[in-house]
Amino acid sequence: MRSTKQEIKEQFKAKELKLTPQRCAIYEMLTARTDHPTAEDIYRTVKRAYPMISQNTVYYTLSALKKAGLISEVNLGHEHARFDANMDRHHHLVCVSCQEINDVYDEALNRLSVSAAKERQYTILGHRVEFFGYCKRCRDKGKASL
Amino acid sequence: MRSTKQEIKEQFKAKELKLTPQRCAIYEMLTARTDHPTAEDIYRTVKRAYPMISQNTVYYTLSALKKAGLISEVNLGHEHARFDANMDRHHHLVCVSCQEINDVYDEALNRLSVSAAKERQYTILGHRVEFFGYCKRCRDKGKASL
DNA sequence: GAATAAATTAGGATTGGTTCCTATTGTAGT
DNA sequence: ACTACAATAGGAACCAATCCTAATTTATTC
Repeated sequence: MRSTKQEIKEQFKAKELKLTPQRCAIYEMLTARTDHPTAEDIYRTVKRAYPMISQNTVYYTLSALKKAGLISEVNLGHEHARFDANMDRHHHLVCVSCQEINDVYDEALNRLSVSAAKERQYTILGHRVEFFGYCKRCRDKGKASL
Repeated sequence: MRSTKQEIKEQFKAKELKLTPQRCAIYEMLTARTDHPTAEDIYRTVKRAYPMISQNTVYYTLSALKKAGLISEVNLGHEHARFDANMDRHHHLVCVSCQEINDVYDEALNRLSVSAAKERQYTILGHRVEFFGYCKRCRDKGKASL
């Protein structure tokens, strides 16, 4: 669900982030996608609208947005870090073949806990669940090649 | 639980891995630790016994051991990949401050499933659960500095 | 226990994502 | 408009991981 310019302006204001065209473009693009792009993907996409933008700006902006809690960095064993503007509580389902990421919403998964013993050793802040397997496309492709 | 030289020899034989002193040292060291070292950690440690060993050998060996299913690569948002010779089913608990990794054994966590809808789209192979929080040491340190 | 074929190793070169540095530009508040 | 300060562009630097090659070493066969 893509954020509007006005929504972005308000969110940035609330987080005391200066509003620049580059930032706006990066965040707007991230809110419009659900595929968890890499920094490089983001750079290439935003470059179409802002040809002079530098990779540095992309990295700096992603870092600022992350610190502000507007986006999250996702690390699921992919080669490069991926970014997600969906801050609703969710988990992930990753294709081990094409690396596609699918979001998983499930209240039961949000309520997991570790053993009492571990709870005493750690102050638990949260948890993540990552399912992995073959997406429909890759599964079918596999069958075809047998 | 450190593997003995004899055990390693048998395991390598079973997996059709050639047994070399460097490999043996790398795998033996990994089985003796539970802290999920990085490739660099492994390199520095094994270098003490084999000063001429190259980083390349470490990476090549880790890759071979991983392919053979004797170790696993763990990616929990740390800066670098980490390696684990503990192939028993388990999950992880990570300190967000010092990055320490703690193993979690819990049958209930092994039985999670995604929704029926997702099951139709994906062929699920497995899942991982990662808890994060502050370990006892970092929690106490935090209190001290307040 | 040598000979052979194939895999492993060491070392150096290379890659490529990410970070660092700095002058310039742009933003928000006064 | 003016000011203080943060963001940007561009390039240089960094460094874990990969690639390349020749020399060794391993496991197997005779």
